[in-house]
Amino acid sequence: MVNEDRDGYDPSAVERKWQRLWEERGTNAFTLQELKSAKDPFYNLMMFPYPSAEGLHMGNIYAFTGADVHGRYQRLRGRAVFEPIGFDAFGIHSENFALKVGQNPMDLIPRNVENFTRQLKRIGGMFDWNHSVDTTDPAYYKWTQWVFVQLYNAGLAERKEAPVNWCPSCMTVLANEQVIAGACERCGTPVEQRRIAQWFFKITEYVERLLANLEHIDWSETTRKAQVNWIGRSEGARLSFPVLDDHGGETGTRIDVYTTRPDTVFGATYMVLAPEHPLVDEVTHEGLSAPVYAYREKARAKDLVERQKVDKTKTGVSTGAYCRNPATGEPIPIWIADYVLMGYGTGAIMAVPGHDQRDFEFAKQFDLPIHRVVAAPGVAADVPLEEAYVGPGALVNSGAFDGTDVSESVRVVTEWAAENGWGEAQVNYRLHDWCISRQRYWGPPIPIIYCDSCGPVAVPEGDLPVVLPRLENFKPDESGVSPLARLEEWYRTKCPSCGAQARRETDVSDTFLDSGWYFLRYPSTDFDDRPFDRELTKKWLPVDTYIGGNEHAVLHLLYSRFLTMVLHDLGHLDFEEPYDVFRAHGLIIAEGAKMSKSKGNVLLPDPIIEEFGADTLRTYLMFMGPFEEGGDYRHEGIQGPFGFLHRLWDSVNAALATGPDGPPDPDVERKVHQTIRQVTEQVPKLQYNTAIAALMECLNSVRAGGRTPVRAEVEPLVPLVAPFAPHVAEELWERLGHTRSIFDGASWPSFDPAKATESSVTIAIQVNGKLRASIEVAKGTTEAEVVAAARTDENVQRHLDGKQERKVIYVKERLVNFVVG
RNA sequence: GCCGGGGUGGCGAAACGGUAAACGCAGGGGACUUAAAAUCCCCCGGGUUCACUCCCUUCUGGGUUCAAAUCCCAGCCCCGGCACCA
Repeated sequence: MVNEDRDGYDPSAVERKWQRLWEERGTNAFTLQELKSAKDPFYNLMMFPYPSAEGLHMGNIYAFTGADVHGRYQRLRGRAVFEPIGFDAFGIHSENFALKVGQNPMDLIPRNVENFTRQLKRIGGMFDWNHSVDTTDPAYYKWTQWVFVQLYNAGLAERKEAPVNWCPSCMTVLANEQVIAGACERCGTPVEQRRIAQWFFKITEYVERLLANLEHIDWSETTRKAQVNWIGRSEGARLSFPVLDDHGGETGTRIDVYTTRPDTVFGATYMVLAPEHPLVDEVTHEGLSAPVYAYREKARAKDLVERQKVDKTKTGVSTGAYCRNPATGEPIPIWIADYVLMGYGTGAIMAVPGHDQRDFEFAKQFDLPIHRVVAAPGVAADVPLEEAYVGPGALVNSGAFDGTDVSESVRVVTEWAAENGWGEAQVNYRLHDWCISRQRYWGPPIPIIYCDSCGPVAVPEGDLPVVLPRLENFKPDESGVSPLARLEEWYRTKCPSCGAQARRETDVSDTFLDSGWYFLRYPSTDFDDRPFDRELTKKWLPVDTYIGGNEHAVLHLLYSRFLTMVLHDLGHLDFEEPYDVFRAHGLIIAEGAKMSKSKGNVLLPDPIIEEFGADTLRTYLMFMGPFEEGGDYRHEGIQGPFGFLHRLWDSVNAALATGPDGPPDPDVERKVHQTIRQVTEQVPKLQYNTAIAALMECLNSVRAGGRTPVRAEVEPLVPLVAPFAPHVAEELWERLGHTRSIFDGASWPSFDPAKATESSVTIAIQVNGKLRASIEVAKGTTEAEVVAAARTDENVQRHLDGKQERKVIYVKERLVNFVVG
């Protein structure tokens, strides 16, 4: 190891020293009074981790370092930066791990939190440990339950029986956002549909606002787009089809469908209900026929992964019943097929095989009629279709609407349907209400009491928290009921409103409710009588910058926006968007491959910090590639930043050792000022990799030829490096004679434009766009002089020789281009 | 299929429409040293040449422009999200 030289840079000694001093001096922690009186507050937030038993992984460290660099930069600029961290410690992940190792999460989690805290301190984050949160602490989840009660009282929390996603491995229901391509996001098991009574938050009531605000909030584009896609707004119409009896008369029942192409209704040759559709029983009025019954049972048993495979052959069964196409007046058969999903639209479609590929395939499969009702220009109305046609054109075979261009046909046909009472324009969304019930143990109990006479009653605020009891057998089961239902002495209680015997809700809430409001809690952790203090919230929120992973684009980031809007509407907050700026960081991979346990290429931070120090690790992570795009961790590459910090250390110490300070070399001084300018521009934009490259370049100039720098040449570099390598910067700052922390007192250097200006510039000389020479001229040389000088170049002359000069392009301080022909 | 983001040396990557490859890793050569480490200097896309030079090179093919990695059109490939969404 190279750290043994007595005067040399010893990262672990420097880091231990400063981590201890920061803690002792409270450098990074606010007191309540400081939070209240802070001038120029800056709330720097990063996504809090869940404390796994494995400890922090490199992805966490990458994200936290990038966010910490941002916070430290703002602080070096003189802002009062609040940078809290906490633990998202409830949830299935922690619980599953506890089950695996056969311990109680109540014992396990504190140990994991302790380990995480140690690791977080070790990487040198500027965390305010006075204001940490742990979602499993009753003092925290008391207010999570309070949030639930606010929504309940506002009519935004509703218990209803609905088809929900059931993970047979996790043995709990999941929100739609937690189902990835039909499988549980946690364990990958295909989810099943179950009908159980669950608590839902009515996020769909906020859908238009959630969507509209996305237009103007300053977020990473990828995240913004992911939310837009997830919300999935589409415009179309709801059309109503009367069901017919055996004699062709109307039964009075109507089947509503949602379609984005109401203009193709003349081509609707059959109708399809989802197998779960409530009208399936009714339309097969003779009672469920055997084939219908069998098909429905089969579809129900199928998991969503299997069912949603696009490439499989379509299946379905005819009900034998008919309804009337309201446009043509013709009877059309009603089918059941699992390609229609109960969870979207009305769970029923009008099938237009001529102009929808899925309907086309189904019609071919079951020999149903295919009618063309749209024709491209120049295509006759009777040309048969080989596949569904969805392109431009005009309506055909559509009665009075023949010839209507598709650009206006949706509107025209919808109006006609509305006039005749069988349709209306409708907007539809993919977003569903947020199912927050979980039939598991490790979460905050939902604060509801069921009373036979009063129904569900919210636990009064004074009775919160409803404490999660210690439960030795917390293993979930198939029943769809939480393990808490095994603890009778816990769930038996009195009705808060009438005092009768009553029963607590035994489900716990989704972890995403814990994390949906945590940023509101951080500044107010000094208060135990309110979730968030009005004055502090006004001062510190909304969050100035939020940095985190895009994997939460439609989970946490959507839910927290929703909850913030609700709390705003209920008068608790005076803003409705929680984060002024959100930036998604990239993903890091190792040696060109995704890190995974099975590949055995998971990087552990501790040994790397041991060998090179946290400063080097931080600097390297930020140097690997653009922070918002991620990077490839190559073990050999860490040598670059490691050597850089060593050379910085040597240079500052050498400058200090030479005694009286001389004047800076003019060329070096210019480079230093150019570097200050570049780093100041790039760091706030999270362009860390190029900022570090500029610092390296600058240090190379400072040390060129092995010269000994003077203090004025190296001192400004120390704060520029400080966001990346805070410990070594703090140590060098102290050695430079400063008595305050580098992070106090706005240490960031300012650049002098005059000193950053070059006295001469290099001009590229092109002939016909090809580089033929480059010349050095004094700044301020006129165009005529530059062009004249360019002409005298031997190589340029050779290329101009004998050719006719047509034009000369001159770009100030950049190039001359002779166009010859 | 739809929506994002990408494709540049051996590798990680730079580059307001204006000298492609900054910075770093790896590699080669040299200085200092008894030696090693550290440090400093030089070379480092391909071809051509003794050299000067010249030609080629930013996924492919077209286009705009005095000038394109960058802008436009068409296509291919990789990564991420959504997906029988009607």
